[in-house]
Amino acid sequence: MKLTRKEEIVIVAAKLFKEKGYSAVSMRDIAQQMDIKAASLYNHIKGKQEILSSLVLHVAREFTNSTQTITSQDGTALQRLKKLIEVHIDITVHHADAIAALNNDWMHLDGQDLLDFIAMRDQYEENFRSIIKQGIQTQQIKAKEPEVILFSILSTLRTLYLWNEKRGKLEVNVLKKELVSVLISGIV
Amino acid sequence: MKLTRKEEIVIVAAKLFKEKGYSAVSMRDIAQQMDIKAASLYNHIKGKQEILSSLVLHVAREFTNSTQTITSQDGTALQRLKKLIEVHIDITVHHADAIAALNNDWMHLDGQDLLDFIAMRDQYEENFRSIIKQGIQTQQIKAKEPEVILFSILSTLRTLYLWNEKRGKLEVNVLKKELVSVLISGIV
DNA sequence: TATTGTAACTAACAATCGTTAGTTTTGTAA
DNA sequence: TTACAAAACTAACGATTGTTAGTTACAATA
Repeated sequence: MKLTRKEEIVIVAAKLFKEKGYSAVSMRDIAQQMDIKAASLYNHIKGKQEILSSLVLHVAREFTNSTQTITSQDGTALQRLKKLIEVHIDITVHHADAIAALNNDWMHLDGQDLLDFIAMRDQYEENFRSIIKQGIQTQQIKAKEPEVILFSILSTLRTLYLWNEKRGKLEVNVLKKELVSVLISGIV
Repeated sequence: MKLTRKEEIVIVAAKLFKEKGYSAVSMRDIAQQMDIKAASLYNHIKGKQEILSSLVLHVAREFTNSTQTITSQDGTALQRLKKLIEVHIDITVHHADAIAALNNDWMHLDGQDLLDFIAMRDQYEENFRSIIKQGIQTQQIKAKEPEVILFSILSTLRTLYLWNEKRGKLEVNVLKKELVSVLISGIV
């Protein structure tokens, strides 16, 4: 599948955003990386904001839809939690740069884009939370503070994009297996 | 203890950096938050870079020193790991805003400051890694991929500053106990 | 060959950036 | 009251920011 020029721009920008953050990357930086002039970018996009929102909202939608699907399916809490972790790894592997922007630059969205993002993120977290609470209720999960469990797992999954680069030869399926084990069963 | 004017500036800046990132915060933003004009800041600091490096290097030094101390002390791997987690929580509670800058804006350090930071971070991670490897060798810790364990624990600790705000009434000692349990023993 | 759409270009805009110079106000100690 | 240092001010600088207007190069299509 051939990429549109706009998609190329978004991909290039994502890589730069990941390295320096949205605010520190200028339109001229992005243009230079594509071997064109900054003004030429505007033949394909409305502005810098559109690059960010394309990037962030797209991957946010993927996360929210995935967790929504898993939450609505049958299964024990642990089965669902395992799926949640695996889906996170899949999305991370395929959209590492976009996830950097989602984590670090979402606050630079504006207007409706920002509201949409926050709504999706809240729903996504709520889905995650409900699965953990279900697990505690059915005693599949230890009766710890649910927020601590939620936070601990989410932190690891959200920062995965940083480590996935250095992962080197660690196969995706191995990573899934190891991470599921560490996050659920601990390390002792 | 009374704060110097410079310290006040750094504290105010840290809060702003946490919300929007270093690059998106202008000297005029910082000045406005202190009810003075931007030019007045320069009576107390050399420039924007100095604010960032004061902020980041100071807390980086705390982390590196703490892990260095723990690494050089006696104890089993698990005892040390527990201390590592507790120290992290203590530093986070006292320097939440600085940790945000350390996590997200360290790449905007320049020259020797950047080199110093990277050296400290590498040493800090190496200390962490050696404790985990020790644990695997003595079979206190499961023989999982060490990098996965390291990454999973570090992610959680590094992102703690984001959650600590919402922590609400969760007492520091309760947080320590729960987090040690979740990170080491898992959730099942 | 003529036409059209895509995608590049040059030039420039107003706004904002970090920073400097020089000056004035303010509080404290002699 | 005078002297001095700390900390504020105004005004402005050159550079960079996102963006717009108008124009040109080039390929595919009619």
